[in-house]
Amino acid sequence: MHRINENAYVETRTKKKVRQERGEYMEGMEVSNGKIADQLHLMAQLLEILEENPFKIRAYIRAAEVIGRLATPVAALSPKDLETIAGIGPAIAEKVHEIAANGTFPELEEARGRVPPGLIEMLTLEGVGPKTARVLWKKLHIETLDDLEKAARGHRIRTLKGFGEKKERGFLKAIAIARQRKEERRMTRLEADLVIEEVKRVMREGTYDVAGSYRRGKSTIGDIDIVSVDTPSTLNRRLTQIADEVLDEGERKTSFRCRGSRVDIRYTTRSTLGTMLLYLTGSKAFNIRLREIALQKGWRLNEYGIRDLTLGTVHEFSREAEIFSFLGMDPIVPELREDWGEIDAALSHNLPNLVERSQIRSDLHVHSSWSDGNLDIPALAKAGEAHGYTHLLCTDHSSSLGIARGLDEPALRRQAHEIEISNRDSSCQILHGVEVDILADGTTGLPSRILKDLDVVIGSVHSAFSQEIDVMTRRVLSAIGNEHIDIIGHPTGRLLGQREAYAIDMPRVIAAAAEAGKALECNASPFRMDIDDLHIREAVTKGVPISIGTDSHGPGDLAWMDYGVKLCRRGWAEPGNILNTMSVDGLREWAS
DNA sequence: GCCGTTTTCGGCCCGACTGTTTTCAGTCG
Repeated sequence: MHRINENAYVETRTKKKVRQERGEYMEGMEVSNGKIADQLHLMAQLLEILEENPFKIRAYIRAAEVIGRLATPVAALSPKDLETIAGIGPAIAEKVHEIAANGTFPELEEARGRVPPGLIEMLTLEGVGPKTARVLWKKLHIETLDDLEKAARGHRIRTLKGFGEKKERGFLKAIAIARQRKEERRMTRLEADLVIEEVKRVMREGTYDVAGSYRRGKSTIGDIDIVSVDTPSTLNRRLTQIADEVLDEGERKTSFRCRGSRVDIRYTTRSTLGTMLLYLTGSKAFNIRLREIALQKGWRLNEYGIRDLTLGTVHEFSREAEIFSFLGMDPIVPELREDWGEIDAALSHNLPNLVERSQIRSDLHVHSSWSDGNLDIPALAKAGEAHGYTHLLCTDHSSSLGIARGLDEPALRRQAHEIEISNRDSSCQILHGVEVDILADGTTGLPSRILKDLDVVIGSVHSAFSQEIDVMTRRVLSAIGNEHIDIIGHPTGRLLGQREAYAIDMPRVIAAAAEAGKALECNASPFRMDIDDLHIREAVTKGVPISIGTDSHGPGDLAWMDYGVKLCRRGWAEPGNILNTMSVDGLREWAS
């Protein structure tokens, strides 16, 4: 497992900070998009239990999703501006405005008052939806997981119409699972790769495609979706060898747990592979939009083809590209399929020309054995050559970060000498950089007289993560204003599944970077994936260059470049937006 | 509750699997 070296910064957490992390509302604090999305989502759940109009519920869910992936904080927007966002109408705009001011809105509080709080937790149980939760509540007065457990053990569930022994056992099992896992954790891409490797062992080459969020290049993966053209009877038998547990099994679909994660296999034939792959790749919102477009033309799109509803004829598609063409749009690559504007762009033939892996000429954040990496400079150059790079940016830590064996001035001078020697006979040039700490007060961990002689400088936050949002933002802004810093490294500081991003105003950071002509890093380490797609898109829109770096500490880590490129493609980045597409000289000139 | 190059009213994606049923509701993706 890759080691993450972070400064063990001892901090006293104020109550305010803890509440902020929990996402609780506080007077005078700008409510985050995530918090607003959570409230809208909660409203949707309550309305489900209350048996409200399903389309109203969908409207709340859609609004929550849309707001969740906006970079700009919606709390600052007026209801009128909010209404310009697709999926948000006058009613929800008003509610968002209320959440921004009060942390909630009257309809939400009213709905909350009518539903026992424990019912929301019951909805998280596998196999328990709003209808089930409501019946249990109304008929048996079950309001919590404990109530449900007692009722199931006492065989009281089976007295209900439509419920039997299997449901009772199912509830008990779901409760056990829910109690065991602390929280539903998404996989890193590295973990997803391990699960996929395991599944591939029993699959035949050329008979499957990995779909889902993995194929879309997302920074974290919920479950693994695979399309297979093998026969269910033979493959299902082989899959049981690697399954921890089979969840359900059929002729068209099999779900199981492998290495603790859910894997869904869908079976299809080669002649309908295109529609199945399209369906299983998603996203859900993308599929819905595409099916609506088909419907407007009088066609029904599903995973088996497109049916003409008037003629009754069915068109089959072996390849995805044919479906897009049939619908009158340009082909949309998986990374863009989020209903994030790409469908309209495809219809009007305005899709971006996304950056491609083959255009990447360098890795712009690697560590060597001079600090906490495994490879020395010549080995690094060799590894760069193997990846087809013309150059690598070696950025070891500055000495202020004691834990990572940071470099001081004499060490940097010796390192420069070693790099010079290596560059004499290597096709992969090592650029001499540093990952300098942005200290708590916004100054750098190394003095200007050292930084000015380096090729490219990354400035990163490695300490005092719990600063207030305004302090942290100004801290990073002063680094952007530092003439010797070229790139802000892993700008939000998150460690996936371990540590939340620190409080930072990314739109302000992006605007400042645009103004100063500095780059933001897309850190491609699967443990970071920082900045994420929504901020890349915002940066691209504002003309801020993106620098992809694997933050590599060992030879295998350089392969993480793929993750970074996919993430940038999700952010609609074209080659001109990415520093890694530049030549050595071009990059030197940009940084000077 | 949202939305409109057929609509400002009347639509709103579509199918697989399970458990409970004798034809389907609920959940899930």
